[in-house]
Formats: sequence, structure tokens, C-alpha cells
Amino acid sequence: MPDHTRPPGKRVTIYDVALEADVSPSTVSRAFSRPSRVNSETAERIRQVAERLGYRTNPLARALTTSRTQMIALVIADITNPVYAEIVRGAQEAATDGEYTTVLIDAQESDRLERAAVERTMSTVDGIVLASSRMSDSAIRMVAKQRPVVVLNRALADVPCVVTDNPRGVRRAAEHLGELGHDHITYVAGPQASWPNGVRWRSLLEAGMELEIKVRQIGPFSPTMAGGERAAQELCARPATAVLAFNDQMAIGIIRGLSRMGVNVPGDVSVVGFDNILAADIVTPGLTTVAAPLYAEGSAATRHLLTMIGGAPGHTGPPMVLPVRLVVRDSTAARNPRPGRARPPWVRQRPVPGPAAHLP
Amino acid sequence: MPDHTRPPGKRVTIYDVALEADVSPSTVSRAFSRPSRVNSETAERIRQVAERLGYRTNPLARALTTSRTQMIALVIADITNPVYAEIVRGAQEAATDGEYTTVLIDAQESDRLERAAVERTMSTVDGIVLASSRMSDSAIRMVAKQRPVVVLNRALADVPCVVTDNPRGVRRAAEHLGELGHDHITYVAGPQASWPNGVRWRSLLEAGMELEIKVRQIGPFSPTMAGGERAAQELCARPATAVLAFNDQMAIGIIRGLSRMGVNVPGDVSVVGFDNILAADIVTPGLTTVAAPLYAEGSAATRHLLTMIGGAPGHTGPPMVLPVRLVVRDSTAARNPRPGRARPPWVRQRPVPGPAAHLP
DNA sequence: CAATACATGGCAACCCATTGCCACCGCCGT
DNA sequence: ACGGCGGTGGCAATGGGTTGCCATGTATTG
Repeated sequence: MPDHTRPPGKRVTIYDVALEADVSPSTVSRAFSRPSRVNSETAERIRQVAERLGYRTNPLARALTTSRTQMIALVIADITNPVYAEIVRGAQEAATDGEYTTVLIDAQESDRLERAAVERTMSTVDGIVLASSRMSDSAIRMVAKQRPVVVLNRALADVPCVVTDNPRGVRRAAEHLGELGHDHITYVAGPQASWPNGVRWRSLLEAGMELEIKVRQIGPFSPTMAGGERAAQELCARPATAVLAFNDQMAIGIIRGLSRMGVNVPGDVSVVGFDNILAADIVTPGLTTVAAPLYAEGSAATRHLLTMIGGAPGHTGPPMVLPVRLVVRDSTAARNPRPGRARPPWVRQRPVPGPAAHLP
Repeated sequence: MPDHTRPPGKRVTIYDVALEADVSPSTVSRAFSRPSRVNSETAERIRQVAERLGYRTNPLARALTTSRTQMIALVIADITNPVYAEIVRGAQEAATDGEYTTVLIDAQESDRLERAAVERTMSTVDGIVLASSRMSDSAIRMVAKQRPVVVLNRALADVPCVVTDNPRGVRRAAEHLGELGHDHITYVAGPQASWPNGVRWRSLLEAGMELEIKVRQIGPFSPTMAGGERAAQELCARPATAVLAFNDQMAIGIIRGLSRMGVNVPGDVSVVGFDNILAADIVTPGLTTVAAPLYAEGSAATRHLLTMIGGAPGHTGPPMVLPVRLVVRDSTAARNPRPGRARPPWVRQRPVPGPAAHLP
């Protein structure tokens, strides 16, 4: 029997296996990549020899000829944002199901970093999921030209997209606030490079129109707690009784900022967030928010990407829209519960400029 | 002038560039990988042609000969846990500085998944950072034999490690609770596969010994809010006035669970967590916790890995220890502030079994 | 029994870049 | 004028699999 011990440090290749199993390298290759193409007994023998020698097929070498690495990239805007955790989980599950490995890339909310990372990774992966990309439309199309791409949380012609039903979410939030007696909603904007940010504002404009609620926008602010606290300061200068924040982190920041300044939520101001992150449930007061099916987003986007890689035409129809729901907690309440108070007590003396128009 | 338009879908290779620039492929290769080895004018010409043709060196092909992919893997136990966000940031920064790409792998707290993922990825990366690995020591050593590995949040002979000063953190927490009059601390354990979990408990045993504070352990529980809420129920059966939780998420879960049962934190029970996640600051009451330099952990581990990849011997001395600090917030308070109450009012009638001994 | 079809396995080209080694050139020193 | 030398650039092998095509050998069919 030939020696079992290979010189250490040396990779075991199909050639080594071929030698031991007394077949040609191509047969060894086929035994793994197209088992039906080789006699089952031979295949079994090869598999055993391979096992004994500790052979592992080299994915890089394989990729060189097949140009399939069995890896997909998942680009997220900010790993610090808990929203993405669930999305990642969903994507990972779908990828694993399809025998794919996910490489996660954190763009740190930076257009530049995102492009650089995508650039570097592109040639190494079979496809890309861009979750909340901060890149420009044209940059995304550029990427999509070279690799299968699915875009998450953003709609873009000619590129397959998965989005959540932002208009409906905003509408539900506005209805909810309206029912509580609020006739004016302030939208606290997040990053301008964020697609949902624009959509949410426009949806709020529409909803305001239909529901006869006035709306205005302040910001943009960083989509973080710190950003929310800064927004709170600005809110003091231009008071509001109902606030819709770009996301939960900002909403939480707003609540903290307001309470630090003696403003009560929901007594004086109602606050609604977006995303329903875990923290929304643990803050005091619990945050009313628009919940999205995070896990489903990740998994739907990834599954679609996988079919594209498998050769399906990236059906460039309308984006796939996932449903949302409003989770009502304690950060929203009826407006001005204290009778006789036209305005919350913390309104500064400076008169509020005439009611904000429905901006274009 | 030859045609500028390449057949679409076809990758541009050094051969294409060589043809256009009228040099041999090897010269093109050298123009990029060892510019000093080729005439600067030639190199410039080649670079321009390459630019015009849109040539990008194929990292896979390069890796095949150099066996360097310029990628490292960062394996984390649970992407849902916000602790890792900062670690990832630190690691990513260090990697980017060294011209490396990080591929992030989420093990979902599963030994099995972690092994599988590492297995799949190993041959594709130049090195691995295992952050809070759930694998067995032997499995880790196995991996370390094949690729440079740095282990984070775990000490392991023969493998380079980066850990935080758990003993000191526990000691500080115990001192803090002792100063508040607590003479008994209950440790709420996290995953048994977690190395810090064991260390924290043992450190608490030691600290208890020295500070003359009794200690006991309950658990293990899942290191999540849900796990903490379950722990809270068990805490009701076996009351305590001071609790040290494995991490912040459990601590928050414990606080919620307790308050749901009418127990006041910190009035009746003081709770201390570990990690100082963002949420620790936003819950009510604010969570007293042991803070670790997360970002530094990730970056230190990665930098060390990079030097190993660069050829340095993975100095297998003692682990690198990073300092911690105690962040005191509002979840800890003096024991039994209400005079005349030997025990908090919520103690069930069933007598508490004799004070837990200092277990082995 | 001849003719054809199918199941297996080998040969060799190919994927793309890297690199050791050699060849050529112009220039120097003697 | 000739040997030697540094600077450039090309040839060809290499890394580890994959795959089109052909050559067997066996099984099926008329």
C-alpha cells in the first residue's frame, strides 16, 4: 500500500488522489463535480482515497475555469444598525440552502467605502445583494452590468429590487396619528443617500394630503441615536406634536433628547419610528413603529439572486414589495390630552411660522 | 489603432492588454505586480492600455499561484448581538489598512454551523479571526494548523489570543456591589461553550472569596433578552439581591422579567451586565455594566493576524489582554434601602435553601 | 452476428496570472 | 577590441481543476 503520509504543508490535489486511486485526474475531478459521469464504484473508491488523503477541492482553482466561486456578497450600509442583523440572517439562510457562502460587507454609511469594497469583491463573487446601498443609481447599474445584482430597500429601473411597502407603512402611521387627533406631522429625515428616506417623505406628503394632515420635514440627520438627539434640539426650535422618524434609532434619540429637555413623550409629543428593532421594545416609553419583515427581505433578495445566478433572467419588472405593519406601543398618544392647552407647554414664544405647506 | 471594444461578457486578461500594448503577457503582469522590474515608460504605456481596456487583475487567478487571496475571515458567534458590530468595525479598519478584505461569517451560536462555515471558507482566505468561537479547542487547533488564526475572547495554548481583562471586570463589579452592601451575588450564566462565561464565573468565585461575598450560579441561559427573562423567573424561585449577568442582553432581559413580576431594579435587586452595548444606556434603569474596548479588540486581533500572514511567528506567548472598565448607571443601588426589611418583599414563602457554598 | 448505442475513462487544452531563467542590448572598463 | 554587467523583456512552466472530444469496452437491437 502506498504511503499515507503526505509531505506536510503541501496541499493534496486531484493528482495525488488520481495517483493513489489509479485513475486519471480528470476522473477524480468528475467524481466530485459530476458523479453521474463516472462509474459509481470508481467514484466511491476515489471518494475513499480522497478522504484518506484529506483532499479538499480548491475553490479558487475551480472558480478559475468555471467562474463560479459559490460566494455571494451582501453589502449593508451600517453593521452597527441592528436592522441588518435580521436581514443578514435571512440572506445567510437562503444562501446556505443554495450551497452558497455569504461574504458580508459593511459600507459604514459611506458611498466611497461601499464602492471600493464592491469593486474589490466583485470579481470574487457570483452575485451581489445591495442592502440599502448608498451608491448612486448609475454606480449600481455599473455593477449590475458585470454581475447579477439584487437591490434591497431601493427601487431602480433595470435592476431587480426588493422593497418593503413604505407608502403603506407611512400611511398607517399617519392614520394612527390622525386618529389620535394630530393634525400636523413632522418628518425627521435620515440620510439623503437613503432611498427609503425619500420614499417615506413623499409618502407622508401624499398621506397628509389625503388625510388632511399637515406635514413638514426637518433634517437630514445621521440615522443614529445621536442624530435623533440633534433632531430633538431642532424640534424644540420648531415644535411639533407628532413626529415620524426615519428609523427607530433616530426615534429613540429623539425621545431621549426631548425628555432631557423636559418634553414628555407621548404626553406632549408622539413619536413613531421605522424598522421595529429590538430596542424599540425595551425603551421607555415603548416605541410605536412600522415593522418590516427583515428576515424575509434578506431571504427573498438572496433567493432571487440565486435564481439569477442560476441563469434566470433577472426579471426586471416592478420591484417585489414586502408587507409592513404598524406596531403600536407607548410613544404615541392622543394630542394634548390636557384640556385648555392649545399648544404643548414647551412651545417657545417665537410664533410658529405659518403652517407648513404641502411642499412640492 | 486596434479596436477598443472588447466582446462583451468576456473578461479582459493580461493577454488582451499584452496584445494591445505590444509586449508579452509576463511584462503586463510585472507592470502591475512588480513595477520596478519593468521600464517605467513601458509600465506607463501598459497601465494606460489596461485602463482603456478596463483590465482588472483577477484575484482568483493571482491567488492560484501566489496562494494569497488578500482576504481574511472574521467569524463571530452571533450577528444579532450588537457587541460584534464594534468588533467588526475594528477588524475591518485594520484589514483595510493592510489592503485586506474581510469576509464576515456569522456562526449563529452554533458549533456545527461555525465549523461548516470555517471549513468552507478556510481555503479561500489568508487567515482567520475567531471572535468568541463556539468550537472546541481541538477544532480550533485543527484550523490553526492550516491557516494563521487569531482567537478573540478566548485563551487557548499554542494559538495567538486576544482577550479582555475579565477577572478585573468581574472584580470591579463585585467590589461595586460589595460597597453597596450586597453580600451575595448570583451569576446568571451564558452559553457553556463561551469561554468568557467560564472565566467570569471563576473570577466571581475568586472575587467573592477575597471580598467575603457569597456567590452562586444559575443557568446556563441563552445569551439573549429572552434568556434573561427566563433567568428572571428562576431568580424568583431563588431570590437574590445582586445579579451579575453574562452579558448586557441577558441583564436587560432580567430587568424586564423582574419588573414584570413586580420586582424593582435597583430597589429590590441590583443588576450588572457585561459589554456595555448601546442599549445598556437607553433602557430604564440604565444598566451598570463592564465595558470592553470592542473596537480595539477587533483591530488588535486583526493586526496581529496580518503580521502572522506577513510571515511573523504567531507568538504563542500569553494572550494579549485588553483593559476593561466598570460603567455605573442606575441598575445598581444599595441593598435593602427600606429599613426593617430583611428580605425584599417578593421572596416567596418557601424557605431559601442554605446559602450557596463557594462551589468548586 | 453485425451494427449501433451507451457507459466509462483518458488526453489535452484551457482558465489567468506569476515567476525562474535565459536572451538580448547598450555601455563600461581595460 | 573584448569580456563583463546592469537593465529589460520574453519563454515556458506552474498552480489545481474543468471539460470537449475521442477511444475503448460492453450492452442492446435488428
